[in-house]
Amino acid sequence: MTKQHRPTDGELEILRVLWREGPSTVRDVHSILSKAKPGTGYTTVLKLMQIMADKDLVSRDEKNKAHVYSPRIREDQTQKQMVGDLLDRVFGGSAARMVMQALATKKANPQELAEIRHMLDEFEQNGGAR
Amino acid sequence: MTKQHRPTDGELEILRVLWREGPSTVRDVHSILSKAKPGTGYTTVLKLMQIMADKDLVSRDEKNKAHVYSPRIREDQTQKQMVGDLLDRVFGGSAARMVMQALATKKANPQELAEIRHMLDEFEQNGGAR
DNA sequence: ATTGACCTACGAAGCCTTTCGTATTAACCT
DNA sequence: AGGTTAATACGAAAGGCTTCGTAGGTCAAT
Repeated sequence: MTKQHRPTDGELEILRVLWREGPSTVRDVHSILSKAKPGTGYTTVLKLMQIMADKDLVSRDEKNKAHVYSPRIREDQTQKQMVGDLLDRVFGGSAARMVMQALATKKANPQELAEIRHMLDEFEQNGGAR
Repeated sequence: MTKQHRPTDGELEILRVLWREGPSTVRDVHSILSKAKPGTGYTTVLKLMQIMADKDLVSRDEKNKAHVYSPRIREDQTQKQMVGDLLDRVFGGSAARMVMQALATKKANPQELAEIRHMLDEFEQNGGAR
């Protein structure tokens, strides 16, 4: 298994649609993306998705005229990968520092803070274990 | 003020050296980087740093023959920017989810967990306030 | 059958990043 | 001064990402 590259910005936008919407055609993806970013060209999205198929980021079903694309990598796995990457590249591996900046940026609401606290509890319970 | 782009991978490596070591010459930076990544070419680093000066990512003092480069953006500010960026691009803005993946990736040690918990306390004290 | 709508395939351009070779300039030493 | 060392400047190539125009195929309805 070859070590996966980070998906590019464009690829990530498409993956996010596929993760949220499930298997989709190029037209599906394009119409969603062009809502957020008007002016997005159809063939641009098409080409990108073709390339992603080449890279095995997505699979496609060619049974119908309009091919149906599905993500081949999982969202949580990708998130983990990208977070780990950022952790190394800009925080020298310090998760604490990263969390701090994340909270400073987003000023998470109390509910989110509670969620995080809850996660910490779980991590401390079984977590230290390797 | 024009909205800053994300620094590239190469630029980030250099910035990290400058943040840690303070104002440095190309030779300084090169000798440190080539320790971690043998085979790194001297002129490669030079060129990169020249480009960074063009982009105002760094400033340089040309008084001496070997120019001395200093970072022009701050580490914490860059960290905040990049974390916010990742938050939007891959976590749809959910800090809680991002923190979770960060902890899952790194299995932070108990000491770090305690630090994070402490930060949460502070955030809840003054932080929730809009 | 012809048209029109919609789809994929393909190639190419433009831009950015990284890398490196070569040329030039400056400093130092004897 | 001449030669060596070490620095910068510059150009260019290679590769990746994004964008888009154009060509060609398929299907259905007229």
